[in-house]
Amino acid sequence: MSEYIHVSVAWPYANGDLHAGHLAGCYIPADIYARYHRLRGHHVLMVSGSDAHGTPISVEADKRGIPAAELFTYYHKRFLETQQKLGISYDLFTHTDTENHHRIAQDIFLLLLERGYLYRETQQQFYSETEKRFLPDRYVEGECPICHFPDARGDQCDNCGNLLNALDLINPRSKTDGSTPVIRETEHYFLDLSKFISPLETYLKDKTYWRDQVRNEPLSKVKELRGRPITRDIDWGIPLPLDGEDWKDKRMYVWFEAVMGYLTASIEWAKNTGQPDAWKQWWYNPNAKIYNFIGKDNILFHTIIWQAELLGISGIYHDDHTPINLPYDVPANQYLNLEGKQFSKSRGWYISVPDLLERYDPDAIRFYLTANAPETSDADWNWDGFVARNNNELLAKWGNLANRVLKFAIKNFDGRVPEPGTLRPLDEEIITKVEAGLDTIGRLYDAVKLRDALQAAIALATEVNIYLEKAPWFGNVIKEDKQAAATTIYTALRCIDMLNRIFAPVLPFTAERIHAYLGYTEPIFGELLIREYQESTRSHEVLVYEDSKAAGAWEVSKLRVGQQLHEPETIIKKLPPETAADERARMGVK
RNA sequence: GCCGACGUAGCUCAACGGCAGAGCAAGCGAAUCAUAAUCGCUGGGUUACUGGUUCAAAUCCGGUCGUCGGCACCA
Repeated sequence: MSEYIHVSVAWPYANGDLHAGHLAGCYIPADIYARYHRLRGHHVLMVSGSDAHGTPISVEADKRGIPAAELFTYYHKRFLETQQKLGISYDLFTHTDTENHHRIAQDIFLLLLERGYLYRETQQQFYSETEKRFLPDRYVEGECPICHFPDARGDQCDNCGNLLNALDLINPRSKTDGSTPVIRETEHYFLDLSKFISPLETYLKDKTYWRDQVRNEPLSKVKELRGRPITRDIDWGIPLPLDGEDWKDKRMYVWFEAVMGYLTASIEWAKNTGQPDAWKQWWYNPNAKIYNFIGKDNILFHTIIWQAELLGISGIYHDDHTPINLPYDVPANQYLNLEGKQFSKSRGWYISVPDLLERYDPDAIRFYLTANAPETSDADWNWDGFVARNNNELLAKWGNLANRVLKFAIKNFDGRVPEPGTLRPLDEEIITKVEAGLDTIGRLYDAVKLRDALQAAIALATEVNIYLEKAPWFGNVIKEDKQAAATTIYTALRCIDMLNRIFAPVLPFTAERIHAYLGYTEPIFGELLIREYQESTRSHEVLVYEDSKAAGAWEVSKLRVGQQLHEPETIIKKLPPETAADERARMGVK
């Protein structure tokens, strides 16, 4: 039965390049999950996009002296190119500064208002009289009220590490021009989360299959929920759909609108592909499953706040009383460290993905980050590990297996899949084992145990290597009993064909090549394209997955006797031993 | 500061009340189809430290040390 699987991936802030931590946290796992389900023949809708708004973007833009929109456009484009190269197979990777996202976010705001989930409250905020604007906390500096460090930021003191209330700073000053801000009252809208406590508790208690860390955190917070402001006095963001001078200069708070992207991007995808109601197959179909792939810093937003918003807007753009779907699972990953220390952009301790892609194949990166994924606890990227995994596992166990059998077959059987004799017990045994792997490893993928799935796939490749130790083929056999060798090679090729499908979600580029070497003419997967879509006043570039030619399936090998094979190019590149030392030197480590 | 998670073989990780496991690395051996890639065997752990509960603790409880996250204008 064909299932509807929605793969929603955290929206990256477009204020800097993606780094290896982002990939390990959500982009690679989400892609593996989507590709696996596509092979299974399920209806997959995978969406994400650049987060255009938010203080981090304004801060970075101010630092560079450019408008926020310009900074955002630059990094959005880089996200498209980087993820295309990595093969993150989004049906749509868009952004939050589209007319579509703005309009739906405003509709959602109005619907929540109409249903009584929003209220207004006055807050005290720093205001700069010289700049004539309210200052976000991190734009205010002053003396720390706790340790008396003179240059504490309004949100946190860099000296003592305490989180601060900006209004407590001693001698506050604006970071931009040094002027002294004044305290002013300002009115904002709040989302009344307390109204959702009971349904959220019911929802969370039901999710016994979630990862422990993901479920426990919201369960411990859900009872204390209260209102949270959803508007700010800033100029970069989505305007409020309200009349009146009071609201003209305010924008939606980024946390409130960014998560809506999962829904708005689904709707945009439907529109772009000429089937405007198709998104409802994932959002209003009770049997559809929505998976949110995120990093652990995002857990509360994707287990409580987004759910509250969805509960509040149930029925939007839909006529009957079917409730809108809440996420089925939120397989959040923990963090990836770098050589034992936390990634830190400001200290230069990070690996940017565009940089990584200049020197390494996407599948080498995908393999390492999956074999070593932070699924249950924080994991570590270290260069020795990267080289070792690539050379000793990916290349030695899998790449070499495909290579040795293909080369032997081409040399000795006229470049074609040989006709086997009657299969012997050991041939039957290995084929049965690999076929069973489709099922058992499939279940691991399905349960989002991707690290375990990959480990099991490697173990299965080793089984085929063991088979090749026992079965007759090389040496005297090929000279004296070609029929026996043909049976072995035929069997091994079938196993490789299936293993290739099993590895394909993790290693899409390698899989595509091996698939072609095995003589298949149609690709396993579709391809990623950058497209431009025009709305009424502006256009935007997106990444889309075009799969009309994709023919790969999660199935028993259909290799035909006589099928034309092709001489393999280097399947996996061996990384030279100095790689790790070179990379550490590059990072400034002795 | 408050709340939470984690600390297991050289490395990366599993076991989550019942004899502490895997992969890689290391040592030895076999094989030669293959990118010197494969296969077999072997060695390797007072489960951070410390009290306690239990017939039995890596696992449950308390404390100490260390790492990390959340604490609502930094998702």
